[in-house]
Amino acid sequence: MIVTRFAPSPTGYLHVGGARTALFNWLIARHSGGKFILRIEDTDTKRNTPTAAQQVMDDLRWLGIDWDEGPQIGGENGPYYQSQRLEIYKTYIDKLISEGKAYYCFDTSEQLAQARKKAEAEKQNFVYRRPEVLPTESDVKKAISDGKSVTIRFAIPQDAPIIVEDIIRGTVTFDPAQLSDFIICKSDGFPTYHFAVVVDDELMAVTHVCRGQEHLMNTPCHQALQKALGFRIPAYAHMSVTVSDTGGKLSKRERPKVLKTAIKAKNEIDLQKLANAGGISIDELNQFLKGKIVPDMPAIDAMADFIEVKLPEINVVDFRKSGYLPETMVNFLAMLGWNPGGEKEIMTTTELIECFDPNRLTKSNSLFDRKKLISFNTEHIKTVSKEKLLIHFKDYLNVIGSAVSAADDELLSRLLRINEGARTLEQIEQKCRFIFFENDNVEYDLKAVKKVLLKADGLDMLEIVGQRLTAIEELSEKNIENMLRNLAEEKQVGLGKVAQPLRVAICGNTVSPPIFDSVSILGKDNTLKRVEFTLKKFREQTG
RNA sequence: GGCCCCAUCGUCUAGGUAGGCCUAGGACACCGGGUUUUCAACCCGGCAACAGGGGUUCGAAUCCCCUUGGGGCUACCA
Repeated sequence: MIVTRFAPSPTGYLHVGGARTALFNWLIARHSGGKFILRIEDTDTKRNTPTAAQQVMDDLRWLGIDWDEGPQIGGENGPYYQSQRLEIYKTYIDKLISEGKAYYCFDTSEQLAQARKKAEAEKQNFVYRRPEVLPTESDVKKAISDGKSVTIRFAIPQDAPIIVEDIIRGTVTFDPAQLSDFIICKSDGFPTYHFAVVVDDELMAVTHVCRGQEHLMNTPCHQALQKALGFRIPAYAHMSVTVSDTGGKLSKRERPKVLKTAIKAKNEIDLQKLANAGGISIDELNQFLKGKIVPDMPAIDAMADFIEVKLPEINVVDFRKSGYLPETMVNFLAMLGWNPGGEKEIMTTTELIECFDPNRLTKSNSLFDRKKLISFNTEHIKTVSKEKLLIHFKDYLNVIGSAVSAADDELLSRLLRINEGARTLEQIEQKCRFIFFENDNVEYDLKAVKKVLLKADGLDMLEIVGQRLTAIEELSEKNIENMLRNLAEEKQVGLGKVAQPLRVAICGNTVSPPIFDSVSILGKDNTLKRVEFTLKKFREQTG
């Protein structure tokens, strides 16, 4: 049976790159009817955040990536938090020590830094090699009592080249002389990633490891360890990296970077208010602007909202908040560095599972193209079932805290129907907000008002439209349409000339769902009140 | 610096493992036109690539070498 896993370290939100890794592993497992495991690699006590694991799992669930073993559901190979597996690692480390395959070290970080500097000066790669005489038990006891920090390193066998058979890259050969005796146990007693990953993949019977290309250089180290421990060597696939269309690696640092530039570009900005909005001190804000510190994501998001800047989406949750469908994300991420071979690229998750084949993974890096993502989203909004779309829309409204969430399912479904062709859920929400405005508190877009109402005879036309509307008994779409079309014909103008003033009057904007639906949804009372209010407000202004 | 990976339209890619079917296909973006009550959506058309240089071969996008360019790693992070 094929067993894959996704092993995030809980340091923050799930990043799209991480989601892609999870997805490929999940697809490999689901395609073959195998097993997909979720494991939390929390061996770095300094960088872990308490809520991150939960957030990562929420994001995976949103994407529809479920796991057969792992946190929240358990399994026969638990626990699934590495911090709860310390005794297991210790057993294997002791074994390596007793067999002379690993050894204690007492180097200080200063000593190591110096050695690296020396290597650099000699234009050499820094390689840590075991000393001639290995420390004894009593050396260790003495070091501990002296308060020295003690680490354990694995002695990389130097006898033969290490050959990695990679599904994507083919055969890659490494010279062990280039490989350091890496640390397997840190001075705080926690294993390093390199050690924990090898032990857990063996114990959890993982057969296929699909991970980022950045791990390719680690693989010979892992294989040497597997050999020393008598473990199997799983199949490896080192995927290409996803790079950003804003330049450089697609990284979580992008959002703060964009925000910083945006703040600096706005000269008239109240820094104190901005800091308040982000829930940070003015001091922290200044430090941030100087590039000294980076506030946490909620603060970054809040400040971006405050100055009305749209930050590039990086984390899965960012895309969720921008109105993308999980189906879109799964489809798009799958097509980054993989394709089914034909000309089809819009695919459902089920279709993806059916034809997924890791042998078709691409070797070269790919750029994350947001324009293409939007077009995928447009396609998926068009093709998902009405029921699913409604669920996604409700989730979206909920996640962003929209006033539109006050609508019932029937209205929501209607809003989705009349917004056919929308590119994102965000777009739909923005076009429908007007329904929930107070009649005397419509948010007018000044450009729209100027162009449609104040120019030509916009207000006069609106007045006539208002009168005709009053005269209609029942504001059905059909009645509204007939009235507007007749009026346009009567006045010898296009429909736009009569419809646009009405549109701006009821939603403050030139962009809304089709006007007949918009009016009928608003209802006669609200519509007439808004028309009246608009006439009054802008008649006064123009004198 | 060292080690490793990669290289087809602006972007994602098909084709490369069995060299001729490739005057290199699709999608997104872009440009032009159409449709239209706004924004979208939709329809039609167009632009656009085998990084460079050497080989091998009757024949190379496809195989080999070099150059150049990009990326990764080089932590008591994962």
